[in-house]
Amino acid sequence: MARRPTIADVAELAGVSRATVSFVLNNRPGVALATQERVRSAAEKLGWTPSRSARALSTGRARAVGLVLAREPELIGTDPFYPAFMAGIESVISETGDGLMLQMSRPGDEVETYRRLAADRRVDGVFLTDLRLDDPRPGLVAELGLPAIAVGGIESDRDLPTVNLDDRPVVRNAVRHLVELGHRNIAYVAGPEEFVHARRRREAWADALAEAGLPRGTSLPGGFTAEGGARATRALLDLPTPPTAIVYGNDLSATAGMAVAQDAGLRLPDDLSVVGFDDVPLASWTSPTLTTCRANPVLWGRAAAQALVEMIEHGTTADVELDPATLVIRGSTGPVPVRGSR
Amino acid sequence: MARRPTIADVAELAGVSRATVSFVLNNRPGVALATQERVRSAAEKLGWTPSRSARALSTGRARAVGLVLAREPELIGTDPFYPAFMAGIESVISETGDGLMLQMSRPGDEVETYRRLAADRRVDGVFLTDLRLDDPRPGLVAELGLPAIAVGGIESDRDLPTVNLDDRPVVRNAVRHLVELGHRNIAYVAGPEEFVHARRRREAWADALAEAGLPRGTSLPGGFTAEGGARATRALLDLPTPPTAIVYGNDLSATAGMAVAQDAGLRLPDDLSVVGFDDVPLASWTSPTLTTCRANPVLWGRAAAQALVEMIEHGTTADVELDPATLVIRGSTGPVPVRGSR
DNA sequence: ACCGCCTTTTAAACCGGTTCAAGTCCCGGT
DNA sequence: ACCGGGACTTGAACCGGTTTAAAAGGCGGT
Repeated sequence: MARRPTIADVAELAGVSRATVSFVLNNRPGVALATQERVRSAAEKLGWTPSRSARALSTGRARAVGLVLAREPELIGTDPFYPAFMAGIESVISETGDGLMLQMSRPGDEVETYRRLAADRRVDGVFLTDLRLDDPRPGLVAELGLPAIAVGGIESDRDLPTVNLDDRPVVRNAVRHLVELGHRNIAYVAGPEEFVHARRRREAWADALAEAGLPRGTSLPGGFTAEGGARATRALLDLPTPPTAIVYGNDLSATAGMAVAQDAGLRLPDDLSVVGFDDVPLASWTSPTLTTCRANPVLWGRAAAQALVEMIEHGTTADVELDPATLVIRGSTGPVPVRGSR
Repeated sequence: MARRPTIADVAELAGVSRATVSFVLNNRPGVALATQERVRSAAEKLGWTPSRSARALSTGRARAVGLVLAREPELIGTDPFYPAFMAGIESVISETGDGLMLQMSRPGDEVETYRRLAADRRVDGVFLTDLRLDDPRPGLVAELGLPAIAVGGIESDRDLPTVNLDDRPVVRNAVRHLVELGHRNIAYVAGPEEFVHARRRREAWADALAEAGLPRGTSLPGGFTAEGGARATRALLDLPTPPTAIVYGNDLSATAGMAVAQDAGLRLPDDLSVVGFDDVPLASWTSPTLTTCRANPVLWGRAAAQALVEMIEHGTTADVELDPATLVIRGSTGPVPVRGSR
C-alpha cells in the first residue's frame, strides 16, 4: 500500500509549486486555465485528496459539527426524534463535505462534554437540544466562543440563534378537537418539567382548557417514558372523577397509557380518548390507532444545520420558525362517553 | 477573546523546550519529575489543551471512528438498535478521548460514503453494520486499508474481524416455546433477505420447525417495517389454514401484526400467538404484552468499539462472540387454540 | 530600450503539535 | 585529572496543507 500522495507530489507532476496546487484546489482566481487543467489532471492521476487534518490545522476549521446527546442510556433508543434529526443535519452538511461528530453523555456530564468538544476544536459549532430551564449551556457556549444553535427552546432573552417549532398550536388543536367531541375533563401527562418543550406543551394544554372555558385540568408527570405514562394513567383513572380524555407529552407514554386503560377494562375511544405526541411509526398500528401530533424532525435537522453553518461562516444568523406540527386524528379519540355510562 | 495558548506558550512559561512539553503531555519516560510538575502547572495555568488537528496531522491518527448508517431516512427512527449501539461505542471510545463520526447515507451511496471517509482520513476505522449477502464493503475496506469491524454478520470466509451475536439460538428457543404450547402451524414474517441477520433469523425458525419434526412453515417478507408486517400478517390470516402462531423478524412488524390480527377479530393470545424480536421499550406496553427476543445493543457497541480500537492499534484483533439474546416471555404467546374452535 | 502595469507563479512562513538525533550535565570510577 | 555512561533536555525536521509578499513574465506605450 503506497504512501498516499501529498500536495507536493501533485505539484511536482504538474510542474508547478504547491501554492499553485492549493489555489487550483480551492478554485481561487488568478491561475491560468491551462495550469488549472494540468493540476487537476495530475491530482486525478495520483488520486490525490487533500488531507483533512492538514487543512484543519492551517485553516483552523474542523469542518465538522457536534451533537451532544445527553440522555440516560436506557432512554436513548426510545425517541425517534434524534435519528431523524441527525438525518436532516447530515443532508445539509454532507453537501459541503462536513461531518457530524456525535457525543453521548450522561445528563450530568453534559457541560464537561461541550468543554472538551470546544477545547479540542474538534467541531466548528454545536447544536443545543433538549434545552432546559436555566440551562447552563447557552452561557457556556458563549463563554467558549463556540458557535451554537438552540434547537426547539424558545428563550426570548437569549442571544443564541434558535431554530424553533412552536408546539403550542398543535396541542391547542388537540384539546380543541377533544372539546368538540364533548370532552370537558381532559387530563395531561407531562414530560419532565425541566425541558422547555415539555413544559411548553403542558402550558399549551392548560391554556387551551382555559380558552374553552373549562376548569383547570389535572396534570401528572409521565417523564416521557412508558413506565411513567403508565403510572400517571393509573393515577388518573383512580381519581374520583377520572378524565374522559388524556393528552400525553409523547407517544411512548400515550401508548403505555392506552395499555393501562385497556387493562383496566376501558374501551378506547368509547370510554377514554387518548392523544399522543410525535407520531412514532407504531402510532398507526396500535389498537386503536393513536391520534397524535406530528412534527418533522428531518426538517428540524435541516434547518438547524443550515443555521449552524451560517453561524459558523458569518458569525450570525437569523432565527428560524418552523411550520407547526399537525394533528393526526386516528382512532384513539372519540365522542365523550354519555354521562353516567361508567 | 485571547488567542488560545499553544505548546510554545506552555514551553516558555515553564522554561523548557516544546519537545519537553510534548513528552510530559504524553507521559513519556525520561523527564525529570520536577520538570513534569513545572510543565503541568504551566499548562494548567494557561488552560492549554493540545490541538486535535495538529496532533492528527503529525501522528497521522484522527482519533475518531466512523459509523455509517445506510438506511432509508424514514426507517432510521424505527430501530432502537442504533442509538443504544452508539451509546455502547461512546462509552468505550470516550475513555481515550476519541470521537464518533456519524455518516448517514442512502443505501446506494454507501460505498461512496466509506470512500470519502477513508480518503479524508477523518476516521481511523469504521464499523460495518447491517451486513448483506455479497456486501461490497468488506472488500472495500480491505482495498482502502481501512481498519474495520463487521458487526453481526457471520462471514466465515472473510478475514474481517467480527463481533457477532448469533440470533439463531433464541429464535429456536422461541419456536420451541411455541411448540411446547402446542402450536404446529408456526409462520414467519421475515426482514429483508439481503441482510445477513434477517436471513439468519428466518433460517433458525425453519431449522427449529424441522427439529421439532414439523412440516415446513410459511414465511413471508415483512421488510422489518410496520406496514410490511401488517401486510404479511393479513396474507397469513387469509391462508386456507392460517397459522396459530407467527414469529416476526422484529418488534415493529410484530406489533403491527398484532393490530391487524385484532382488527380481524382474533383474540391474542387465545386465537393467535405472536413473537417479536428486539424488545423495544413499547413491547411491555402493547396489549397483550409482546413475547420477544432481547439482545443487548449497548454491549454490542462496547464490544465492537473495543475490537475496533484494538484493530486500529495493533492491526489485528480476535473475533468476539456475544452472549446470545434471551427470550422474554410475555402475554402474546399462549396455548394453541383447541382444534376447530375457529 | 525602458518603464509601468497586469497576470501568473512561487518561496517561505505558518498552523501546532511529534519525534529523533544530538547535545548537555553530572557523577562515580580509575 | 580524565573518561564513560546514564539521566535529561533540546534543536530542528516533519506532518500536509494555506497564505502572504514578492518575484517573474508578458505586453503595450513612449
